[in-house]
Amino acid sequence: MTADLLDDLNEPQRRAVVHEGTPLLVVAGAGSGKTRVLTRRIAYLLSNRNVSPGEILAITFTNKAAGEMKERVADMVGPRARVMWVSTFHSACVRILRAEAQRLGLKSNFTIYDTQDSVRLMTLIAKDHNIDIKAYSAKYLLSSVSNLKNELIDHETAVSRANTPQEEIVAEVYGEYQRRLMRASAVDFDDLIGHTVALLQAFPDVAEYYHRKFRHVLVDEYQDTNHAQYMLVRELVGAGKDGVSPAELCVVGDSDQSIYAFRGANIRNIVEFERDYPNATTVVLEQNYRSTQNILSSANAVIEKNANRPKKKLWTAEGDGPKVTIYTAADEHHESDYIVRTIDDLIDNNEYAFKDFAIIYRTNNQSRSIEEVFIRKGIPYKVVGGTRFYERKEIRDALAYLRAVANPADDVSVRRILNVPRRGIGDKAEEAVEMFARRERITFSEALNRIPEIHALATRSATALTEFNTMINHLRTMDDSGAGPSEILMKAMETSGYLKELSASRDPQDEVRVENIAELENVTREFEEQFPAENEDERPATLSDFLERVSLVADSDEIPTDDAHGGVVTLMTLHTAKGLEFPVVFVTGMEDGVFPHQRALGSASELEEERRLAYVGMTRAMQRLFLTRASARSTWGQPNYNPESRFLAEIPDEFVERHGEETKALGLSGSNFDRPQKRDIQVMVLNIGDRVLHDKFGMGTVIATAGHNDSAEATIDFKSAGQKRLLLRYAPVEKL
DNA sequence: CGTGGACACGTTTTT
DNA sequence: CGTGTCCACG
Repeated sequence: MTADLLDDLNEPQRRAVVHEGTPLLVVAGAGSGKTRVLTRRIAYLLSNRNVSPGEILAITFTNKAAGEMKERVADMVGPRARVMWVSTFHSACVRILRAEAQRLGLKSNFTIYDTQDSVRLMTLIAKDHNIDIKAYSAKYLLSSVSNLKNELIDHETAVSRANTPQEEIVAEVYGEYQRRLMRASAVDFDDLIGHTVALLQAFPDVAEYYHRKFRHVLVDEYQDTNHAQYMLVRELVGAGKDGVSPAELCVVGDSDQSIYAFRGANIRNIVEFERDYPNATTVVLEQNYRSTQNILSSANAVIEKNANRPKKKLWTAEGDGPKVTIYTAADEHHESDYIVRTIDDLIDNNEYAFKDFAIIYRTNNQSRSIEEVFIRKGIPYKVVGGTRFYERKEIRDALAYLRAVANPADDVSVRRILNVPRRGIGDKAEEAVEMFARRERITFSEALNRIPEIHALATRSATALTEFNTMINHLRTMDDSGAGPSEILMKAMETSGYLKELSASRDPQDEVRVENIAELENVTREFEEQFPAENEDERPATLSDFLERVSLVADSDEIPTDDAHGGVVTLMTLHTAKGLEFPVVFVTGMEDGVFPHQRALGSASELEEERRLAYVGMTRAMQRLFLTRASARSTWGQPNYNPESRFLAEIPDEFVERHGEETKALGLSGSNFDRPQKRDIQVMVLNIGDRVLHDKFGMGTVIATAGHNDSAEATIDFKSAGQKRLLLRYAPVEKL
């Protein structure tokens, strides 16, 4: 057994698998066999170190990663892998919180709000508190609150620490937001982590229980943890103060692939691991089994430009391979044409099938021009990401019905569907119910049960509300008497008239919506079928069970798998591509302002994150890597002339081959544009780095330029007023 | 109460 | 350019 598990590992991998006794950090470069080490280590614990599956907690960020890990371990050690906790941060926390909810004043059937629910709630709060929504959008307020939660700062602390008017407003809505969540017996994604940390800190007996239970804690993608997740790991591992020795901790990650700082991920957690856990051991995996040396050397060259990163250099035993291709196209259409031509050529030579190709870009809107050409040329493709199944309006409406049924305290869901489809309940009626509920200190749903007492209601509104309430109550009765999610879903869609309204519509979009509802019904049925098998208690799947599953599963757009007809080309963002690999990869839009993104240009730390993103993108490629750019790219109808991405210049010539039509940085001469050159009035020419004086904003520095003549724009960083994008034709700026 | 047109805005997003 | 939101009107 031991031989089997260790046989095909290289030396550092083997060390990571067998390491014993002290905290372990595995620094795993791209393609270095990270998942293999993690799964082998778990298998090794089970078969060679006499650890029982129930003592293992393995944490990932995605359900997919968790599922794969569990499956791979089960392949090695058999079905007893089932009792292991291999789950996402969020599912692990839900499991703990459900068991201990009452200690935090929550009902154990609490609802989990997703981002959209939270935005809705925050919008309501902003309105109630007369907050200027123009200056403080619900999104801004929410992300501020989320940042605080990621740092484990509660609303009381936020209030006491608030120094600026902004911080005061955020602290105020934060408190109200938490009160409303609590009243609705709901938590948001951040709370799942934060509440669990609070639980473990406030209740030593609960902490001790988990310390005794989990003797091994493994964390994947450690570079993506935020402070709250970092603390959660610390609390779960324990410090031995309760007489239980700390669990053996193993974290795996790569600081060069940290690309979620904007969501609160803190690269510090992995960089400072040895400081956090003083007796820690570090194993570095640098041998890459995925890419050719030319691809790795190029990626290394780019990432090395980041300051203060732990040194690490990927290498491969597989040989140089072809050089990386850098292609410059005249515009984004030519860029797409080039991609299609190249794909065709490679397929004609029988080297590759469609499924071997991935097109990766910085922002979702870049897929459009590529899709257009793909459709025209008949290239089969799939866009991964974008609007996901569970984010579609109709799916969210349907789920709101189910949530309103399962958790009557869930005001946000009840109010979402109150007038969907239209049933004559307007803002005024809703407000009257809301006022009544607040006066009586009851939930919105409870208020609906007392409509006759609400005198502010017009008769017509009262009738509509009563009818709505009767329908919802009927659905709740079904739920109480054990009807399954699929049955309740279909009943809700029928009695509410939701399906009817969609079916009656001539809008082709609504036809798709009907199909999506049908697909959701499929999901409920599949869930009902698999549920008893997965759980030891024989209880059939309830609506709440279903909703919990759904709330923690974001995606349904899967990465296309192998397919009889050569599959399809995959299109996705750089972020989505992390963790994947393809024989041939195109990274498109290699232009300053596109990638690195415009908004990162002014900040050193954001530029470093962009560079890590470039590293992630390039290291997805196994055999061929193409970096493409367009001299001109139309954004919102206006052509932009972005300079070549700075990342391209960072790759030494020896690893690359350049092709395409080079266009002069300024002016259109020498390019093969069809469009006649316009003769425009000369406006001021600004270059990056120029200092300017603006009538209103004062002194500033040019950090980016775009367009020419009439349409010339400059992004200028003004010290006090922040960054502004100005049309130079009008802007009252003066070059210094 | 419902709707059309003006208007503002526009990264990345594992849960 | 495309989408989502807000207000004035029917």
